[in-house]
Amino acid sequence: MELRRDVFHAIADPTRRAIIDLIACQPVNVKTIAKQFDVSRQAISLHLKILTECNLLNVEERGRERLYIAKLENLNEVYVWVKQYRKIRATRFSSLKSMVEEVDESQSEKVFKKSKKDKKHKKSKKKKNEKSDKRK
Amino acid sequence: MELRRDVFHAIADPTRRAIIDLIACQPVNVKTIAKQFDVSRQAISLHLKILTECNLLNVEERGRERLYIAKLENLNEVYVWVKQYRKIRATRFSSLKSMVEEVDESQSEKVFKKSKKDKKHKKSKKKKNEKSDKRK
DNA sequence: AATTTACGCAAGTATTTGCTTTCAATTAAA
DNA sequence: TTTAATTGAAAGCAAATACTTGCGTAAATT
Repeated sequence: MELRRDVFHAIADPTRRAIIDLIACQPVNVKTIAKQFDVSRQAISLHLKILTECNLLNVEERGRERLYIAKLENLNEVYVWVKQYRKIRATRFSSLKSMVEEVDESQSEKVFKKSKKDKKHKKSKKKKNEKSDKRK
Repeated sequence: MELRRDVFHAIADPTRRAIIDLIACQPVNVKTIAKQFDVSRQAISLHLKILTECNLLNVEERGRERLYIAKLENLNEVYVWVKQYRKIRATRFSSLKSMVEEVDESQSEKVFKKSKKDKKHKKSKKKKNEKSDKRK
């Protein structure tokens, strides 16, 4: 396993999504955020750190406070990934005509390329000693 | 911690996303999927199980094989959540006119309600013994 | 019938996660 | 200046995660 710290990971946690929901409208400081949840301020701080590392939040130091500001552009990665499958589903149940219409907008040709540049499932790390399935 | 097994969690793992990428176009059996990755067949099986539990895949038993079939309707939950912030961002930088136009389509009024029905941050579980922040 | 294939299940392991408590640092307020 | 408030950082912990190996079962192949 390796430390995953991408946007998909960031929004996987319901608390972090709730934090995003909270900050989305206006900047909030740590204490105000923590008050909304049942966990300790430190736990929230850690979530904020993760969200910041994933570039979903910006911090603005204001005296002894820290204002967290939503910066949700990076959610685009998620949007794009999910959206392509909306297209696929849509085309599956619609006419060929609409399929052709949508094809250029959806990045459906990327579907299989993706695996290559993804950090995980690193095809070369240990040269797959016997595929672990072949009876030796 | 509690077992999280929702769509957001399901797609948080890059291997699982790659599996979805793979199955999206046509049904595939376990072995064929496992061949694409560097991890063992059993590891893939576990991912498939998780994806199935999250209702993103269907299984079709075919003799000794198991065909996994994409059933990505549940990605809608993710789509909707992410999309609302696209709207918010969009409106932040656009004119009031376009904001008014988009408002009815985006479920922006749900932004703060969400926290209520979310499984995590259970405001009532142990009645927050002193908020853990108040110096005792 | 014997073997191979496709697969799930279970046990075991290392790492990560999400959390807590304790502490120290800085800023503001009395 | 003393005290309170806002915060991060560090240490520690239980549970979850992602993975492995080993085994059993049922279906196809020989």
